[in-house]
Amino acid sequence: MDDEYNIDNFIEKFSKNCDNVQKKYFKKNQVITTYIQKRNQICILLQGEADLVRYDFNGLKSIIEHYAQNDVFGEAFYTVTVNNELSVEAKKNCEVLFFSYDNLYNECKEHCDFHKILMNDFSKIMVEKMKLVNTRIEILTKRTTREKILGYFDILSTRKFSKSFEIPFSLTDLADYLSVDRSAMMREIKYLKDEGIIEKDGNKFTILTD
Amino acid sequence: MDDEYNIDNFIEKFSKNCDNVQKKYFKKNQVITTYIQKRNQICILLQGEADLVRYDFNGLKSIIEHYAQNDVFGEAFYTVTVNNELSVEAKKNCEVLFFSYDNLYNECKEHCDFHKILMNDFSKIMVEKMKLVNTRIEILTKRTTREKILGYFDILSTRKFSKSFEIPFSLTDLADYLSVDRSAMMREIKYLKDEGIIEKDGNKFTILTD
DNA sequence: ATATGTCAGTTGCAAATGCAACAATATTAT
DNA sequence: ATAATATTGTTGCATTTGCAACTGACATAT
Repeated sequence: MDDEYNIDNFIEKFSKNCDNVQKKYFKKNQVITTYIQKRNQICILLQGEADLVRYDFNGLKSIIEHYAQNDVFGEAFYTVTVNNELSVEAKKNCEVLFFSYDNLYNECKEHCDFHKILMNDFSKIMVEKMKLVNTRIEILTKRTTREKILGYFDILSTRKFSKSFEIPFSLTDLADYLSVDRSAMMREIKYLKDEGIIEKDGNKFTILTD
Repeated sequence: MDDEYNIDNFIEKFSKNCDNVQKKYFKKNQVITTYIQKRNQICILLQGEADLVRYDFNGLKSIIEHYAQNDVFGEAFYTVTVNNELSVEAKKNCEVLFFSYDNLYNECKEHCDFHKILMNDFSKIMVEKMKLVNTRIEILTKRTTREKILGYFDILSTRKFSKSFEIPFSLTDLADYLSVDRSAMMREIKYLKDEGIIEKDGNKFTILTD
């Protein structure tokens, strides 16, 4: 991760108030935004944690993405269709920056430096985000629950440079993230434990194979 | 799609040769690039069709993405790991533009206009690409083969503004793209036909429900 | 302190899925 | 024209998965 772009500097520069940017606060479980209108909205999560979730016609929930500090999301990255109910839900108290992609290439009234910086930094942020999204696809294209679990664990392990790591959300949410049934996932985790492939202690897992 | 950024103008500007950009030609079935080294490579498919494929340890193939004219891909968008063998394979004869993301924000020796244009346009391209990738995630997070098929068909239908459409690859490849077993997919397609939900004529499908 | 709600962990059962194998057709190469 | 190759279509069978339902543990609110 050491060669990744650090968004912190970018956020720092936001502090000079730009008239096209809004900062809002959300309490845990509040809905931050819903992807229903085409308004090219882009958001940056300054503080807290949130999930992008979809509810299908059965009310079945899928966690599409999980956001932590400095993650970027927004309806601008989605083709909004009728059949999808996408929304971003705060999992903790959140501080969120909103702006429109439409304004990205227009200078604001104050002629602030913000847009120049934004244009320069935006594509770097995008490349980083693309990596995350592609990682997610890697996991989802695995055919079995077992492979999805191990695929995700491998990524967490690689990120931490350690065979032991914690999952960044509850097991219930992990099932949603891997897009599998929770009980089926629990069963598979049990099998993996029984076969000596992993160890589990609450939300902390250890990969035992070389 | 009418509000989408049109890459054609961008490609047009490439014609002024920039020393950091290479154009290469590939025959059908040739490997365009393999994601094994960290070199921040970005590619634009000027002509032809190609697939980003993964072969897992069993040799099982998954089509991660399908590229048509003007699509953008490259190892820069992936976190290269040991356990993944990713490569881009030409499905037809291809003409591909290669450049490195590292050079994106440095002027080239010739001080050509290319980089300025690239910087300005790149984030727009990225937003479009992000939409495609997120669409893919939408499909993959569906729990059943039926939902994946219908989800994908719905997208194709929406893109064409028509209940009838052709899939852009073979049924074999479609199964890989949806990340399901081919025979299971064929069976499900048969059920969908039997239930009067879809009609099939070769690679052309029609959605019969309102 | 007690109630309420969320999360982890299990299990039986039915349904969906993957696997293997094969035949029929279509496409491509020689 | 013919052979070789790829694709489509199908089926039986074993395995995996999802669903529903329930218990116990834990946390939070009143």
